[in-house]
Amino acid sequence: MTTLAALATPSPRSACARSGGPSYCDACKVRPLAVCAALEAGELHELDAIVHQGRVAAKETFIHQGEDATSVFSVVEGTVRLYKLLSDGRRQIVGFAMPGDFLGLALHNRYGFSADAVDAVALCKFDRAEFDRLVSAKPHFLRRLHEFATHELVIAQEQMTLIGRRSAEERIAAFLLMMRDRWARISGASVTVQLPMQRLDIADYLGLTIETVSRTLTRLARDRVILIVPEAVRILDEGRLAQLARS
Amino acid sequence: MTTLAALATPSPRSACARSGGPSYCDACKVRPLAVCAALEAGELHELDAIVHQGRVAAKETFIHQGEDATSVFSVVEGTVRLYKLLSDGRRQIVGFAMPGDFLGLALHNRYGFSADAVDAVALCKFDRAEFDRLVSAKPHFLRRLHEFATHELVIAQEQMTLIGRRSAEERIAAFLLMMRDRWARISGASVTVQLPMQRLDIADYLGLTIETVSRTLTRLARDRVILIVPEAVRILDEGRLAQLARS
DNA sequence: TCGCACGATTGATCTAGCACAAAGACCGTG
DNA sequence: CACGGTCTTTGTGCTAGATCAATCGTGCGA
Repeated sequence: MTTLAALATPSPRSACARSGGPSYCDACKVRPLAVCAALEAGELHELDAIVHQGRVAAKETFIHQGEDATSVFSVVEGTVRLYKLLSDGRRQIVGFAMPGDFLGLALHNRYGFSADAVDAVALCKFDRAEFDRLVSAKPHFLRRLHEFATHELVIAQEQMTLIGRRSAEERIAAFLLMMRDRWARISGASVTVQLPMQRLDIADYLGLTIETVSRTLTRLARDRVILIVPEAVRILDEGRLAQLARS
Repeated sequence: MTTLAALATPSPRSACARSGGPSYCDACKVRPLAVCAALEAGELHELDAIVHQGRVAAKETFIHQGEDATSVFSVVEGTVRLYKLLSDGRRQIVGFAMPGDFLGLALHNRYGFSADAVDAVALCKFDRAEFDRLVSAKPHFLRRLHEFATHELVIAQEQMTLIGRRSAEERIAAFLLMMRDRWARISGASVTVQLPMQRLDIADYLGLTIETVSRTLTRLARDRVILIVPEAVRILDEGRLAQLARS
């Protein structure tokens, strides 16, 4: 198992014994299709030639805002938080990256945010220059990335609306439904919403304080809209939740 | 001069008498390079084959959230506000588009926001299908659009941080400096920040109320940080403003 | 089994920004 | 140049959510 240190200095490809196909080594516990949910087999095969893999322990930071953007990542397992820090410590989480998501796609010289692992994370790491070369040579691949980027933009605009114009209760409701839908894409529909991140992360994502998040969840539980369980929330009254979240 | 009606039903290209080069007709008062500041002459020439032009009067809406995304636009003159409306009338402006900016790039079937003209606006309008065909055929062009989209994403993430974690005064200071920088790209540096949008637009962009925007500007003016003039603000103490806005 | 550390919850109070209301300021029009 | 509409400013409470401060689990290592 590779560590963050191994990520920073990518291990040679031979470290992962592979059969030559678009499969990843068992040692890394990486499922090939998870590199990017939107990619097709042929595209994966191309990526396969330039990928480095690794794992990041919970709470470790592997992208530092302002540093040279030398890598592009995709999440294979686990949850990553992307955030901006103000000089006085205030933090805004601008997104959670989950299996299939890309990080660091912006064509800038420096990372615009920091990123660290919420829980244990498995990553694919690509050298930026190699990645760019591949992308330039394969228009269909660039098109996928462009789709991914514009989709991220749509989500970012919804998030602005959520933070700028909605009450705490509405933000929490929308957050729970969003997390439910994201997990549904990965592991199938469920009334149980996995919440690997802690309350402080939810607060910093929604522009609230940890106390407000806690109180709001407690109130929703008291009203029998949700049931709070460790690391998760069970949705009891989806209609009511959707009504609170609706635009 | 074409109107919104003419935009909705694009006038035949012959309506604009052109010499065949990458120049636009005088009647439309459109400067070719303004189609997109990031594009080069060759790329403009390609766009030239599929462009339709028109003008939108102040306050007219030309993109309706949720409708079929049949067109891509670029702003040539004036300022456009992009916004999302909640069912109860709350509004979040997710961005202002100014000369050189593209609108409706997201590869979705429906527009994710509404857009209307803040002041008199000149637009280039492209049929989405034709635009997509051109983009697919010209990888360098797709790359430009991807750059534009990722840049928009970076801006959206900064905006999230602004709205989610900063005080009213910090938001206003950052907004003024941002507007100053955007105009600088178009018409050169100046201590006078043009503000074509009204207070309510600024409020809905920053997640504040009109009263808070007005009071905050008044306070900055009382403290001799800015000078309020019609349709604009003059920056008197840039250092102080930057200090308030800094991350 | 204890104790300690970390996260979550709950309580009490405070305040930045909101909501409502009433003047101003400005501008085009008859 | 008076009138009406629109936008902005200013004044006065009010409240959602922040802040400060205890608890209250829960897991884990000695």
